[in-house]
Amino acid sequence: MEKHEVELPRVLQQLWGWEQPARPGPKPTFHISEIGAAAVRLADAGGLGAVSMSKVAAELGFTTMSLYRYVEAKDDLYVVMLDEAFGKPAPVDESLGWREQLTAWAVHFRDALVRHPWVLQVPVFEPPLSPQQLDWMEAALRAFAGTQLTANDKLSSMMLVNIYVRGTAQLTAHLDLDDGADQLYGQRLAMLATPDRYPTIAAGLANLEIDYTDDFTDGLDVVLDGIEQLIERRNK
Amino acid sequence: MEKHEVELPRVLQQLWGWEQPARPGPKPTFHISEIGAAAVRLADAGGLGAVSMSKVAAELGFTTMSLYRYVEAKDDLYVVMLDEAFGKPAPVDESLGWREQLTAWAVHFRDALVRHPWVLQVPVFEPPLSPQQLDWMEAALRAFAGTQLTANDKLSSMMLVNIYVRGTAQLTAHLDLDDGADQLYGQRLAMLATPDRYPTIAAGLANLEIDYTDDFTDGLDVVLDGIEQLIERRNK
DNA sequence: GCACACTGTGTGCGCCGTACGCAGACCATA
DNA sequence: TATGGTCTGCGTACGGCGCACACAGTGTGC
Repeated sequence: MEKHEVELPRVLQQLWGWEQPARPGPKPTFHISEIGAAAVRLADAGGLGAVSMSKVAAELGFTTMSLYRYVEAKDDLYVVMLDEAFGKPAPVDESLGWREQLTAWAVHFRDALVRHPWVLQVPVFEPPLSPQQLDWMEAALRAFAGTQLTANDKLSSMMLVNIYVRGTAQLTAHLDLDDGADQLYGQRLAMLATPDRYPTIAAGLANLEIDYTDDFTDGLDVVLDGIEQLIERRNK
Repeated sequence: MEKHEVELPRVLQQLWGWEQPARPGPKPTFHISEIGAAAVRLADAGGLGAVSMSKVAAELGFTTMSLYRYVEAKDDLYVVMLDEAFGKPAPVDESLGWREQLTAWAVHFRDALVRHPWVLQVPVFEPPLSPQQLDWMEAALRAFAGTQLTANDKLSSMMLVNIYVRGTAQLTAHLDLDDGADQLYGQRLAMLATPDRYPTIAAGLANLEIDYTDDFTDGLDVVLDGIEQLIERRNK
Protein backbone atom coordinates (compact mmCIF):
# COMPACT_ATOMS: atom_id res chain seq x y z
CA MET A 1 0.00 0.00 0.00
CA GLU A 2 2.74 2.40 0.96
CA LYS A 3 4.64 1.65 -2.17
CA HIS A 4 1.57 2.05 -4.28
CA GLU A 5 0.90 5.51 -3.05
CA VAL A 6 4.11 6.68 -4.55
CA GLU A 7 3.00 5.62 -7.98
CA LEU A 8 -0.01 7.90 -7.99
CA PRO A 9 0.26 11.49 -9.15
CA ARG A 10 -0.08 13.93 -6.30
CA VAL A 11 -3.48 15.19 -7.42
CA LEU A 12 -5.03 11.77 -7.31
CA GLN A 13 -3.56 11.12 -3.90
CA GLN A 14 -5.27 14.23 -2.64
CA LEU A 15 -8.57 13.43 -4.33
CA TRP A 16 -8.57 10.02 -2.74
CA GLY A 17 -7.80 11.54 0.63
CA TRP A 18 -4.55 9.71 1.06
CA GLU A 19 -2.36 11.48 3.55
CA GLN A 20 1.22 12.04 2.68
CA PRO A 21 3.97 11.89 5.29
CA ALA A 22 4.53 15.20 7.02
CA ARG A 23 6.61 17.62 5.03
CA PRO A 24 8.27 20.94 5.61
CA GLY A 25 6.52 24.10 4.62
CA PRO A 26 3.15 25.52 5.59
CA LYS A 27 0.24 23.19 6.13
CA PRO A 28 -2.27 23.10 3.33
CA THR A 29 -4.80 25.85 3.83
CA PHE A 30 -7.65 23.87 2.35
CA HIS A 31 -8.53 20.80 0.36
CA ILE A 32 -7.85 20.51 -3.33
CA SER A 33 -11.53 20.13 -4.08
CA GLU A 34 -12.01 23.77 -3.11
CA ILE A 35 -9.65 24.68 -5.91
CA GLY A 36 -11.67 22.49 -8.22
CA ALA A 37 -14.88 24.14 -7.11
CA ALA A 38 -13.46 27.60 -7.77
CA ALA A 39 -12.28 26.55 -11.22
CA VAL A 40 -15.67 25.01 -11.99
CA ARG A 41 -17.34 28.24 -10.95
CA LEU A 42 -15.18 30.15 -13.41
CA ALA A 43 -15.77 27.66 -16.19
CA ASP A 44 -19.52 27.63 -15.67
CA ALA A 45 -19.56 31.39 -15.88
CA GLY A 46 -17.14 32.02 -18.71
CA GLY A 47 -16.30 28.77 -20.42
CA LEU A 48 -13.11 26.81 -20.20
CA GLY A 49 -11.17 29.75 -21.56
CA ALA A 50 -11.95 31.69 -18.40
CA VAL A 51 -10.04 29.16 -16.34
CA SER A 52 -6.43 30.12 -15.88
CA MET A 53 -4.10 29.50 -13.01
CA SER A 54 -4.09 33.15 -12.06
CA LYS A 55 -7.86 33.55 -12.25
CA VAL A 56 -8.44 30.47 -10.14
CA ALA A 57 -5.90 31.68 -7.62
CA ALA A 58 -7.48 35.11 -7.53
CA GLU A 59 -10.90 33.55 -7.00
CA LEU A 60 -9.52 32.01 -3.84
CA GLY A 61 -7.64 35.10 -2.71
CA PHE A 62 -4.35 33.46 -3.58
CA THR A 63 -1.28 34.13 -5.61
CA THR A 64 -0.88 32.22 -8.82
CA MET A 65 2.04 30.09 -7.86
CA SER A 66 0.45 28.95 -4.63
CA LEU A 67 -1.69 26.61 -6.68
CA TYR A 68 1.34 24.62 -7.62
CA ARG A 69 1.46 23.40 -4.07
CA TYR A 70 -1.58 21.26 -4.84
CA VAL A 71 -1.26 20.79 -8.55
CA GLU A 72 1.69 19.94 -10.72
CA ALA A 73 0.42 21.45 -13.93
CA LYS A 74 -2.68 22.81 -15.54
CA ASP A 75 -3.71 19.33 -16.65
CA ASP A 76 -3.97 18.30 -13.03
CA LEU A 77 -6.41 21.11 -12.50
CA TYR A 78 -8.58 19.61 -15.22
CA VAL A 79 -8.65 16.30 -13.40
CA VAL A 80 -9.89 17.98 -10.26
CA MET A 81 -12.44 20.01 -12.19
CA LEU A 82 -13.92 16.95 -13.84
CA ASP A 83 -14.22 15.11 -10.58
CA GLU A 84 -15.85 18.15 -9.02
CA ALA A 85 -18.22 18.85 -11.91
CA PHE A 86 -19.74 15.41 -12.17
CA GLY A 87 -20.28 14.84 -8.52
CA LYS A 88 -21.83 11.65 -7.27
CA PRO A 89 -23.99 9.82 -9.78
CA ALA A 90 -27.66 9.79 -8.93
CA PRO A 91 -28.60 6.52 -7.26
CA VAL A 92 -30.25 4.10 -9.63
CA ASP A 93 -33.09 1.82 -8.74
CA GLU A 94 -31.51 -1.58 -9.03
CA SER A 95 -34.83 -3.32 -9.21
CA LEU A 96 -35.21 -1.96 -12.72
CA GLY A 97 -33.91 -3.78 -15.76
CA TRP A 98 -30.51 -2.99 -17.22
CA ARG A 99 -32.08 -0.95 -19.95
CA GLU A 100 -33.95 1.39 -17.68
CA GLN A 101 -30.96 1.74 -15.42
CA LEU A 102 -28.69 2.68 -18.28
CA THR A 103 -31.21 5.10 -19.68
CA ALA A 104 -31.42 6.87 -16.36
CA TRP A 105 -27.65 6.88 -16.13
CA ALA A 106 -27.32 8.38 -19.59
CA VAL A 107 -29.88 11.07 -18.82
CA HIS A 108 -28.09 12.04 -15.65
CA PHE A 109 -24.84 12.09 -17.51
CA ARG A 110 -26.29 14.36 -20.14
CA ASP A 111 -27.76 16.63 -17.49
CA ALA A 112 -24.32 17.01 -15.99
CA LEU A 113 -22.93 17.94 -19.39
CA VAL A 114 -25.67 20.49 -19.91
CA ARG A 115 -24.86 22.03 -16.55
CA HIS A 116 -21.16 22.11 -17.35
CA PRO A 117 -20.77 22.30 -21.12
CA TRP A 118 -17.07 23.10 -20.87
CA VAL A 119 -16.46 19.50 -19.82
CA LEU A 120 -16.59 18.57 -23.49
CA GLN A 121 -13.69 20.88 -24.24
CA VAL A 122 -11.39 19.63 -21.54
CA PRO A 123 -8.44 17.92 -23.17
CA VAL A 124 -8.26 14.38 -21.86
CA PHE A 125 -4.92 12.66 -21.60
CA GLU A 126 -5.75 9.80 -19.29
CA PRO A 127 -8.60 7.44 -18.63
CA PRO A 128 -10.50 8.32 -15.48
CA LEU A 129 -9.04 7.46 -12.11
CA SER A 130 -10.66 9.98 -9.81
CA PRO A 131 -13.16 8.84 -7.16
CA GLN A 132 -16.37 10.23 -8.57
CA GLN A 133 -15.53 9.17 -12.08
CA LEU A 134 -15.15 5.63 -10.80
CA ASP A 135 -18.49 6.01 -9.03
CA TRP A 136 -20.11 6.73 -12.36
CA MET A 137 -18.32 3.83 -13.95
CA GLU A 138 -19.39 1.53 -11.17
CA ALA A 139 -23.00 2.62 -11.48
CA ALA A 140 -23.09 1.90 -15.19
CA LEU A 141 -21.39 -1.47 -14.90
CA ARG A 142 -23.72 -2.50 -12.11
CA ALA A 143 -26.65 -2.18 -14.48
CA PHE A 144 -25.34 -5.20 -16.35
CA ALA A 145 -25.05 -7.31 -13.23
CA GLY A 146 -28.01 -9.52 -14.12
CA THR A 147 -26.83 -10.23 -17.65
CA GLN A 148 -24.52 -12.86 -19.08
CA LEU A 149 -22.20 -10.30 -20.61
CA THR A 150 -18.49 -10.87 -20.20
CA ALA A 151 -16.37 -8.32 -18.40
CA ASN A 152 -15.18 -6.99 -21.74
CA ASP A 153 -18.74 -6.79 -23.00
CA LYS A 154 -19.84 -4.77 -20.02
CA LEU A 155 -16.96 -2.40 -20.32
CA SER A 156 -17.40 -1.77 -24.01
CA SER A 157 -21.17 -1.43 -23.67
CA MET A 158 -20.70 1.15 -20.96
CA MET A 159 -18.22 3.01 -23.10
CA LEU A 160 -20.65 2.89 -25.97
CA VAL A 161 -23.30 4.69 -23.97
CA ASN A 162 -20.69 7.04 -22.55
CA ILE A 163 -19.47 7.88 -26.02
CA TYR A 164 -22.99 8.35 -27.26
CA VAL A 165 -23.88 10.86 -24.58
CA ARG A 166 -20.68 12.82 -25.03
CA GLY A 167 -20.99 12.81 -28.79
CA THR A 168 -24.55 14.01 -28.96
CA ALA A 169 -23.89 16.62 -26.32
CA GLN A 170 -21.00 17.92 -28.37
CA LEU A 171 -23.11 18.13 -31.48
CA THR A 172 -25.91 20.01 -29.80
CA ALA A 173 -23.75 22.17 -27.56
CA HIS A 174 -23.31 24.96 -30.04
CA LEU A 175 -26.97 24.94 -31.01
CA ASP A 176 -28.04 25.71 -27.48
CA LEU A 177 -25.71 28.65 -27.22
CA ASP A 178 -27.69 30.89 -29.51
CA ASP A 179 -31.01 30.07 -31.06
CA GLY A 180 -31.04 30.31 -34.78
CA ALA A 181 -27.61 28.80 -35.15
CA ASP A 182 -29.12 25.63 -36.53
CA GLN A 183 -31.27 27.57 -38.95
CA LEU A 184 -28.24 29.43 -40.18
CA TYR A 185 -26.46 26.12 -40.55
CA GLY A 186 -29.39 24.69 -42.47
CA GLN A 187 -29.39 27.63 -44.84
CA ARG A 188 -25.70 27.40 -45.48
CA LEU A 189 -25.84 23.66 -45.92
CA ALA A 190 -28.69 24.02 -48.38
CA MET A 191 -26.66 26.56 -50.30
CA LEU A 192 -23.50 24.45 -50.43
CA ALA A 193 -24.83 20.92 -50.74
CA THR A 194 -25.92 21.23 -54.34
CA PRO A 195 -27.85 18.28 -55.76
CA ASP A 196 -25.28 17.61 -58.46
CA ARG A 197 -22.38 16.88 -56.13
CA TYR A 198 -24.27 16.04 -52.95
CA PRO A 199 -27.53 14.46 -54.09
CA THR A 200 -28.13 12.52 -50.90
CA ILE A 201 -27.53 15.42 -48.56
CA ALA A 202 -29.68 17.70 -50.68
CA ALA A 203 -32.50 15.18 -50.84
CA GLY A 204 -32.28 14.66 -47.12
CA LEU A 205 -32.45 18.36 -46.40
CA ALA A 206 -35.74 18.61 -48.25
CA ASN A 207 -37.40 16.00 -46.07
CA LEU A 208 -35.81 16.96 -42.79
CA GLU A 209 -37.98 17.60 -39.81
CA ILE A 210 -36.55 20.18 -37.55
CA ASP A 211 -37.67 18.71 -34.29
CA TYR A 212 -34.79 17.57 -32.20
CA THR A 213 -36.65 17.11 -28.96
CA ASP A 214 -36.67 13.34 -28.92
CA ASP A 215 -33.40 12.88 -30.72
CA PHE A 216 -31.47 12.03 -27.63
CA THR A 217 -33.66 9.21 -26.37
CA ASP A 218 -34.33 7.91 -29.87
CA GLY A 219 -30.64 7.63 -30.64
CA LEU A 220 -29.99 6.15 -27.25
CA ASP A 221 -32.61 3.51 -27.95
CA VAL A 222 -30.78 2.56 -31.11
CA VAL A 223 -27.61 2.08 -29.12
CA LEU A 224 -29.41 0.12 -26.45
CA ASP A 225 -31.05 -2.05 -29.11
CA GLY A 226 -27.59 -3.00 -30.26
CA ILE A 227 -26.52 -3.85 -26.74
CA GLU A 228 -29.70 -5.81 -26.21
CA GLN A 229 -28.87 -8.00 -29.17
CA LEU A 230 -25.45 -8.62 -27.70
CA ILE A 231 -27.04 -9.64 -24.42
CA GLU A 232 -29.41 -12.03 -26.15
CA ARG A 233 -26.53 -13.51 -28.08
CA ARG A 234 -24.62 -14.14 -24.87
CA ASN A 235 -27.66 -15.72 -23.23
CA LYS A 236 -27.74 -18.48 -25.74
CA MET B 1 -26.08 33.37 -55.38
CA GLU B 2 -24.18 36.62 -55.13
CA LYS B 3 -26.04 37.58 -52.03
CA HIS B 4 -25.46 34.20 -50.51
CA GLU B 5 -21.74 34.46 -50.82
CA VAL B 6 -21.70 37.30 -48.42
CA GLU B 7 -23.20 35.16 -45.71
CA LEU B 8 -20.35 32.67 -45.76
CA PRO B 9 -17.23 33.23 -43.67
CA ARG B 10 -14.24 34.06 -45.78
CA VAL B 11 -12.47 30.80 -45.13
CA LEU B 12 -15.35 28.75 -46.44
CA GLN B 13 -15.58 30.91 -49.52
CA GLN B 14 -11.95 30.15 -50.25
CA LEU B 15 -12.30 26.46 -49.56
CA TRP B 16 -15.20 26.27 -51.94
CA GLY B 17 -13.23 28.14 -54.56
CA TRP B 18 -15.65 31.02 -54.76
CA GLU B 19 -13.90 34.02 -56.18
CA GLN B 20 -14.38 37.29 -54.50
CA PRO B 21 -14.61 40.52 -56.47
CA ALA B 22 -11.22 42.07 -57.12
CA ARG B 23 -9.87 44.01 -54.20
CA PRO B 24 -7.02 46.33 -53.47
CA GLY B 25 -3.82 45.00 -52.06
CA PRO B 26 -1.47 42.29 -53.24
CA LYS B 27 -2.86 39.27 -55.01
CA PRO B 28 -2.99 36.13 -52.92
CA THR B 29 0.33 34.34 -53.18
CA PHE B 30 -1.20 30.92 -52.93
CA HIS B 31 -4.33 29.02 -52.03
CA ILE B 32 -5.56 28.67 -48.51
CA SER B 33 -5.20 24.91 -48.67
CA GLU B 34 -1.44 25.34 -48.72
CA ILE B 35 -1.72 27.01 -45.36
CA GLY B 36 -3.81 24.10 -44.18
CA ALA B 37 -1.24 21.64 -45.46
CA ALA B 38 1.55 23.42 -43.64
CA ALA B 39 -0.45 23.46 -40.43
CA VAL B 40 -1.27 19.78 -40.81
CA ARG B 41 2.41 19.04 -41.29
CA LEU B 42 3.20 20.78 -38.03
CA ALA B 43 0.38 19.05 -36.19
CA ASP B 44 1.35 15.63 -37.47
CA ALA B 45 4.88 16.20 -36.30
CA GLY B 46 4.32 17.86 -32.95
CA GLY B 47 0.66 17.65 -32.03
CA LEU B 48 -1.90 20.39 -32.07
CA GLY B 49 0.15 22.40 -29.61
CA ALA B 50 2.82 22.84 -32.25
CA VAL B 51 0.41 24.74 -34.44
CA SER B 52 0.56 28.46 -33.86
CA MET B 53 0.03 31.30 -36.23
CA SER B 54 3.68 32.22 -36.15
CA LYS B 55 4.91 28.66 -36.66
CA VAL B 56 2.59 28.11 -39.59
CA ALA B 57 3.68 31.38 -41.11
CA ALA B 58 7.33 30.52 -40.61
CA GLU B 59 6.77 27.14 -42.23
CA LEU B 60 5.65 29.00 -45.33
CA GLY B 61 8.37 31.64 -45.17
CA PHE B 62 5.84 34.22 -44.11
CA THR B 63 5.29 36.71 -41.38
CA THR B 64 2.71 35.91 -38.79
CA MET B 65 0.21 38.56 -39.65
CA SER B 66 0.19 37.67 -43.31
CA LEU B 67 -1.95 34.70 -42.45
CA TYR B 68 -4.77 36.96 -41.45
CA ARG B 69 -5.21 37.75 -45.10
CA TYR B 70 -6.66 34.29 -45.55
CA VAL B 71 -7.95 33.56 -42.11
CA GLU B 72 -9.91 35.66 -39.68
CA ALA B 73 -8.86 33.90 -36.51
CA LYS B 74 -7.16 30.80 -35.29
CA ASP B 75 -10.45 28.91 -35.37
CA ASP B 76 -10.60 29.40 -39.11
CA LEU B 77 -7.25 27.73 -39.39
CA TYR B 78 -8.74 24.70 -37.69
CA VAL B 79 -11.48 24.51 -40.27
CA VAL B 80 -8.93 24.46 -43.07
CA MET B 81 -6.81 21.90 -41.25
CA LEU B 82 -9.72 19.52 -40.81
CA ASP B 83 -10.70 19.76 -44.43
CA GLU B 84 -7.12 19.15 -45.45
CA ALA B 85 -6.50 16.28 -43.04
CA PHE B 86 -9.48 14.18 -44.01
CA GLY B 87 -9.12 14.49 -47.72
CA LYS B 88 -11.54 12.80 -50.04
CA PRO B 89 -13.30 9.77 -48.59
CA ALA B 90 -12.32 6.50 -50.19
CA PRO B 91 -14.85 5.49 -52.82
CA VAL B 92 -17.27 2.90 -51.55
CA ASP B 93 -18.61 0.04 -53.58
CA GLU B 94 -22.27 0.90 -53.86
CA SER B 95 -23.21 -2.60 -54.84
CA LEU B 96 -22.56 -3.64 -51.27
CA GLY B 97 -25.21 -3.52 -48.60
CA TRP B 98 -25.55 -0.52 -46.31
CA ARG B 99 -23.85 -2.37 -43.53
CA GLU B 100 -20.71 -3.17 -45.45
CA GLN B 101 -20.59 0.31 -46.87
CA LEU B 102 -20.81 1.89 -43.45
CA THR B 103 -18.23 -0.45 -42.04
CA ALA B 104 -15.80 0.52 -44.75
CA TRP B 105 -16.59 4.17 -44.17
CA ALA B 106 -15.98 3.83 -40.45
CA VAL B 107 -12.69 2.06 -41.01
CA HIS B 108 -11.49 4.76 -43.37
CA PHE B 109 -12.58 7.36 -40.92
CA ARG B 110 -10.66 5.71 -38.16
CA ASP B 111 -7.59 5.39 -40.35
CA ALA B 112 -7.70 9.11 -40.96
CA LEU B 113 -7.87 9.71 -37.23
CA VAL B 114 -4.92 7.41 -36.65
CA ARG B 115 -2.94 9.32 -39.23
CA HIS B 116 -3.90 12.65 -37.68
CA PRO B 117 -4.60 12.07 -34.00
CA TRP B 118 -4.64 15.79 -33.25
CA VAL B 119 -7.97 16.01 -35.06
CA LEU B 120 -9.60 14.77 -31.87
CA GLN B 121 -8.25 17.72 -29.95
CA VAL B 122 -9.40 20.39 -32.34
CA PRO B 123 -12.07 22.46 -30.62
CA VAL B 124 -15.19 22.35 -32.74
CA PHE B 125 -17.54 25.29 -32.72
CA GLU B 126 -19.58 24.62 -35.81
CA PRO B 127 -21.02 21.67 -37.65
CA PRO B 128 -19.07 20.83 -40.79
CA LEU B 129 -19.50 22.95 -43.90
CA SER B 130 -16.24 22.45 -45.74
CA PRO B 131 -16.19 20.56 -49.05
CA GLN B 132 -14.43 17.41 -48.04
CA GLN B 133 -16.37 17.10 -44.83
CA LEU B 134 -19.54 17.18 -46.88
CA ASP B 135 -18.05 14.53 -49.15
CA TRP B 136 -17.68 12.26 -46.17
CA MET B 137 -21.19 13.05 -45.05
CA GLU B 138 -22.56 12.35 -48.49
CA ALA B 139 -20.74 9.04 -48.66
CA ALA B 140 -22.19 7.88 -45.38
CA LEU B 141 -25.71 8.99 -46.18
CA ARG B 142 -25.59 7.32 -49.57
CA ALA B 143 -25.10 3.98 -47.87
CA PHE B 144 -28.67 4.22 -46.61
CA ALA B 145 -30.09 4.95 -50.04
CA GLY B 146 -31.69 1.54 -50.38
CA THR B 147 -33.40 1.63 -47.01
CA GLN B 148 -36.71 3.00 -45.85
CA LEU B 149 -35.14 5.24 -43.25
CA THR B 150 -36.45 8.78 -43.01
CA ALA B 151 -34.12 11.69 -43.61
CA ASN B 152 -33.83 12.18 -39.87
CA ASP B 153 -33.09 8.51 -39.37
CA LYS B 154 -30.29 8.56 -41.89
CA LEU B 155 -28.77 11.65 -40.39
CA SER B 156 -28.84 10.38 -36.84
CA SER B 157 -27.59 6.95 -37.86
CA MET B 158 -24.68 8.53 -39.65
CA MET B 159 -23.92 10.66 -36.63
CA LEU B 160 -24.09 7.58 -34.47
CA VAL B 161 -21.34 5.89 -36.44
CA ASN B 162 -19.40 9.13 -36.62
CA ILE B 163 -19.62 9.53 -32.88
CA TYR B 164 -18.63 5.95 -32.33
CA VAL B 165 -15.48 6.23 -34.38
CA ARG B 166 -14.45 9.50 -32.78
CA GLY B 167 -15.19 8.23 -29.30
CA THR B 168 -13.27 5.00 -29.58
CA ALA B 169 -10.37 6.75 -31.25
CA GLN B 170 -10.24 9.19 -28.37
CA LEU B 171 -10.22 6.42 -25.83
CA THR B 172 -7.43 4.51 -27.50
CA ALA B 173 -5.40 7.53 -28.61
CA HIS B 174 -3.35 7.79 -25.46
CA LEU B 175 -2.75 4.06 -25.31
CA ASP B 176 -1.04 4.09 -28.65
CA LEU B 177 1.29 6.87 -27.64
CA ASP B 178 3.38 4.78 -25.33
CA ASP B 179 3.03 1.10 -24.79
CA GLY B 180 2.51 0.13 -21.20
CA ALA B 181 0.21 3.05 -20.54
CA ASP B 182 -2.76 0.71 -20.38
CA GLN B 183 -0.91 -1.64 -18.04
CA LEU B 184 -0.10 1.24 -15.76
CA TYR B 185 -3.72 2.26 -15.89
CA GLY B 186 -4.82 -1.25 -15.08
CA GLN B 187 -2.53 -1.38 -12.07
CA ARG B 188 -3.73 1.93 -10.75
CA LEU B 189 -7.35 1.03 -11.33
CA ALA B 190 -6.86 -2.27 -9.54
CA MET B 191 -5.32 -0.40 -6.63
CA LEU B 192 -8.07 2.21 -6.39
CA ALA B 193 -11.18 0.25 -7.28
CA THR B 194 -11.42 -1.67 -4.05
CA PRO B 195 -14.08 -4.37 -3.88
CA ASP B 196 -15.87 -2.74 -0.97
CA ARG B 197 -16.71 0.48 -2.73
CA TYR B 198 -16.43 -0.63 -6.35
CA PRO B 199 -17.42 -4.29 -6.39
CA THR B 200 -18.44 -4.37 -10.03
CA ILE B 201 -15.34 -2.69 -11.36
CA ALA B 202 -13.12 -4.89 -9.21
CA ALA B 203 -14.90 -8.03 -10.31
CA GLY B 204 -14.68 -6.95 -13.92
CA LEU B 205 -10.97 -6.30 -13.68
CA ALA B 206 -10.37 -9.85 -12.57
CA ASN B 207 -12.02 -11.31 -15.63
CA LEU B 208 -10.80 -8.79 -18.15
CA GLU B 209 -9.09 -9.98 -21.26
CA ILE B 210 -6.49 -7.58 -22.41
CA ASP B 211 -6.96 -8.05 -26.11
CA TYR B 212 -8.23 -4.95 -27.76
CA THR B 213 -7.57 -5.96 -31.31
CA ASP B 214 -11.15 -6.62 -32.32
CA ASP B 215 -12.70 -4.05 -30.08
CA PHE B 216 -13.29 -1.57 -32.82
CA THR B 217 -15.19 -3.80 -35.19
CA ASP B 218 -17.02 -5.57 -32.37
CA GLY B 219 -18.30 -2.32 -30.95
CA LEU B 220 -19.13 -1.08 -34.39
CA ASP B 221 -21.19 -4.19 -34.96
CA VAL B 222 -23.18 -3.45 -31.85
CA VAL B 223 -23.93 0.01 -33.18
CA LEU B 224 -24.83 -1.36 -36.59
CA ASP B 225 -27.08 -3.95 -34.99
CA GLY B 226 -29.00 -1.14 -33.41
CA ILE B 227 -29.32 0.64 -36.73
CA GLU B 228 -30.35 -2.57 -38.40
CA GLN B 229 -33.24 -2.92 -36.01
CA LEU B 230 -34.30 0.61 -36.84
CA ILE B 231 -34.22 -0.23 -40.53
CA GLU B 232 -36.32 -3.34 -40.00
CA ARG B 233 -38.79 -1.37 -37.97
CA ARG B 234 -39.13 1.18 -40.76
CA ASN B 235 -39.60 -1.55 -43.32
CA LYS B 236 -42.75 -2.76 -41.70
C1' DG C 1 -3.33 60.71 -64.04
C1' DC C 2 -5.07 61.46 -59.64
C1' DA C 3 -7.32 60.88 -55.16
C1' DC C 4 -9.46 57.97 -52.35
C1' DA C 5 -10.90 53.71 -50.15
C1' DC C 6 -9.61 49.74 -48.46
C1' DT C 7 -6.56 45.94 -47.56
C1' DG C 8 -2.21 43.58 -45.77
C1' DT C 9 1.05 43.61 -42.35
C1' DG C 10 4.62 45.29 -38.58
C1' DT C 11 4.54 46.69 -33.90
C1' DG C 12 3.21 45.94 -29.55
C1' DC C 13 -0.06 44.48 -25.80
C1' DG C 14 -2.13 41.62 -22.44
C1' DC C 15 -2.38 37.11 -21.20
C1' DC C 16 -0.98 32.57 -20.64
C1' DG C 17 1.68 28.48 -18.19
C1' DT C 18 5.49 27.63 -15.54
C1' DA C 19 11.19 27.41 -14.74
C1' DC C 20 13.97 29.04 -11.49
C1' DG C 21 15.96 30.32 -7.13
C1' DC C 22 15.71 32.01 -2.61
C1' DA C 23 13.62 32.72 1.82
C1' DG C 24 12.05 30.37 5.42
C1' DA C 25 9.50 26.48 7.88
C1' DC C 26 10.06 21.74 9.60
C1' DC C 27 12.46 17.83 11.69
C1' DA C 28 16.47 15.48 13.75
C1' DT C 29 19.89 15.81 16.71
C1' DA C 30 22.35 17.41 20.68
C1' DT D 1 15.39 24.01 24.04
C1' DA D 2 18.92 25.59 20.48
C1' DT D 3 20.63 24.72 16.08
C1' DG D 4 21.77 22.80 11.26
C1' DG D 5 20.44 20.74 7.26
C1' DT D 6 16.85 19.80 4.10
C1' DC D 7 13.25 20.46 1.46
C1' DT D 8 9.14 23.18 0.20
C1' DG D 9 6.16 27.28 -1.20
C1' DC D 10 5.96 31.00 -3.85
C1' DG D 11 7.59 35.78 -6.08
C1' DT D 12 9.92 37.07 -10.08
C1' DA D 13 10.54 36.76 -14.65
C1' DC D 14 10.53 34.61 -19.32
C1' DG D 15 9.19 32.90 -23.69
C1' DG D 16 5.32 32.37 -26.50
C1' DC D 17 0.72 32.93 -27.59
C1' DG D 18 -3.46 35.24 -30.34
C1' DC D 19 -4.53 39.25 -32.27
C1' DA D 20 -5.95 44.91 -31.86
C1' DC D 21 -4.50 48.67 -33.97
C1' DA D 22 -2.68 51.95 -37.08
C1' DC D 23 -0.38 53.04 -41.10
C1' DA D 24 1.69 52.16 -45.47
C1' DG D 25 0.79 51.33 -49.96
C1' DT D 26 -1.80 49.24 -53.69
C1' DG D 27 -5.60 48.96 -57.10
C1' DT D 28 -9.92 51.16 -58.66
C1' DG D 29 -12.94 54.48 -60.47
C1' DC D 30 -13.38 58.89 -62.19
